[in-house]
Amino acid sequence: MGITTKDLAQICGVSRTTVHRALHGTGRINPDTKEMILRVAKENGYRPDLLARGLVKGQTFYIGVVVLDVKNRYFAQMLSTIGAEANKRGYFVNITLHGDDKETEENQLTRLADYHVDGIIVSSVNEGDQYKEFLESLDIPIVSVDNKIAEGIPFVGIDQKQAMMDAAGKVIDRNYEKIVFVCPPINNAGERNVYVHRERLKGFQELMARYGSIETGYLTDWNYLEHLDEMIDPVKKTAFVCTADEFALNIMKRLKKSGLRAGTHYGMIGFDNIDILDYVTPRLTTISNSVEEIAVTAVNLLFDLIEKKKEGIVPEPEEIVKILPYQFIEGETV
Amino acid sequence: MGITTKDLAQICGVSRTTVHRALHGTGRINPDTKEMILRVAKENGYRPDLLARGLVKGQTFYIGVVVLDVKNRYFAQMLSTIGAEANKRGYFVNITLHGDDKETEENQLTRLADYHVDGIIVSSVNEGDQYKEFLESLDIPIVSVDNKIAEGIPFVGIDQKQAMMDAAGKVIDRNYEKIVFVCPPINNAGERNVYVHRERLKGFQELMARYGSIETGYLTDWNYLEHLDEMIDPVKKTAFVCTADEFALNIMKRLKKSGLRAGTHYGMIGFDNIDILDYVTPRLTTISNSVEEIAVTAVNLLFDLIEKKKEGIVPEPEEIVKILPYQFIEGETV
DNA sequence: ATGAAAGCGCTAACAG
DNA sequence: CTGTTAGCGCTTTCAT
Repeated sequence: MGITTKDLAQICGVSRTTVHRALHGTGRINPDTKEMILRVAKENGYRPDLLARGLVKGQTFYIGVVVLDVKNRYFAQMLSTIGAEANKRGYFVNITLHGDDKETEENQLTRLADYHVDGIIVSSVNEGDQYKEFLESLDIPIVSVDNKIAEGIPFVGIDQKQAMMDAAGKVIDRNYEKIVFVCPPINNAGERNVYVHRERLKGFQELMARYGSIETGYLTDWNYLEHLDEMIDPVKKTAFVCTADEFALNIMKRLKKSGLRAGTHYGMIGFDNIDILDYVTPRLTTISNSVEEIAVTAVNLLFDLIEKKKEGIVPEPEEIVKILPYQFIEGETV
Repeated sequence: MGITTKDLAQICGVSRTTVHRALHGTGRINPDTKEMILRVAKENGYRPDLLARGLVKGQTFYIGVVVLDVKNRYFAQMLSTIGAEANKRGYFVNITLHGDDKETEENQLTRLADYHVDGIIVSSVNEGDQYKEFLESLDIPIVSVDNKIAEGIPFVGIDQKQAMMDAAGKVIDRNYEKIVFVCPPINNAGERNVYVHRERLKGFQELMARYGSIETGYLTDWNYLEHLDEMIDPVKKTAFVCTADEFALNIMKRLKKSGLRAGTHYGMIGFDNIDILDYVTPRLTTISNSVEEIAVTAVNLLFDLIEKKKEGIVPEPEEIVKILPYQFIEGETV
């Protein structure tokens, strides 16, 4: 490959240590030799071997990020922010995808750790104490976002349950008489981490329990689009409450074919406030969990943990959990 | 950090070489000692240090990908495909973003190379012979996609010019009397690589030159939304031809406010077929450059180059350029 | 079937 | 101000 410090040393007739000092401007060194070495280095296009450096320093200035899939708008926004934030600190980001596969996620995390990234941010499909053990065995700062993995694992997210209670509350305020909760992912509980959906479901149930007069329905089949007709009450004013904007958009698209319009013929509320909503009419009413803020907070927490680890400090339990605010986004569909 | 082969050797009372053989199932080794070593390795949670391995093997089984921004739907799809394709071959992907900044891109590329990724796929904002020299100095297989950088740099993309000629041709077939070409990025020529837009512009101009009777207009200002009224002819049937779906969607959204609908009151054609189009009505007519195919081809080409480099073979000029087919996507807007 | 020794390229501790 | 030496953890001849 390229030229090494050893080569430079030979060319310049000095020791490798001197070359090192010149390259890093550290320690005492004769300005002339320094300049000479730097010149030679430049002429020969010297570039440090980062693997070698990482090996000896045990630090790579990389943070790893593992998420579901970059096609998901939400993660896309998150990654952008994480990247920018890390760059500010002179760090680079290694993004990898697990594609909703638990084992892949594990492999990606292991691999990142074995490449000595300095820390990892993960939106996990795994959960539970066994997975917690695995994460801890990696012996590297890890921050989880959105999907909580287990108590004790650093976490950044919003209060999903409360957010859903607020969302459904708005629907109730608008005098809907039947509310249909749409949440296919809940089917996959057990198979994968559905923390956010579980929490949202809890919030919905807890709220509805207080309103006996309102009829509730549940659409938790992945073929939910096939069952829309049965759900819409012919007389009762019906609204859908979805645990993801995507479901809401799909339903709106389907019902449009039957001439039904959200906000007019039925109510609709989503969750996440993904940014393609800007292109869709009517504007979907939804909840925003301000992904940028989550991303920034996650990065900050991660660097905090990296710092602490370097200094041998064990963080307090309350320091590793950050619950952020969310926002109700008023649209035209409820 | 964790336990090393040296530790394992000591625990098992053998040499590091034997440990290595056990771990890799290579060379002659007593089945019993092998089993014993593997057991001990497992018990102690041995994991190889990938930096060290990479350092000595000069190969990391990583490929690097550098793109504008993952928020861009197009790249998101590309990254997904690249990731899947690389994983199939036992490779992992290190995704980094340049955010439209030329220098950042250069830094990302340098850093990836210095970490000895085995190859890089880049959608570049840079171009020209000087940049070509830089890329070659990295001494690592690199494949560029969509935006051509310079002759001689491996490239995967479609025939942008021809595609635009086809697109505009369709509009002409539909008897529009005025055609407005929308392409703000062309403004940034010189500042950054606008290869695809430049080619599309060429295609448009070349085609329109054949039709003197049709009036043409150009909207190349980033404030293009402010100038829509001037562009739409009160009598002549007007159509917009955009070099990106995003521009088309923005225009449609704006004109909807004036009660004008694409496909009814004016024509509209986009470019790229980004997948959020599924959620927008009327369905935008556009050109698809089948990003998945581009991604797969790019990965294949990259691995081909990696292989060739390993064997010291210099690829033929015609082997490093792949021009793929595109598709006209019939919608409702033209 | 096993081991000794050298080396990947860089950094760091210790002399001088 | 400069050099010597050792070592990060792994792989790879070359011996035995």
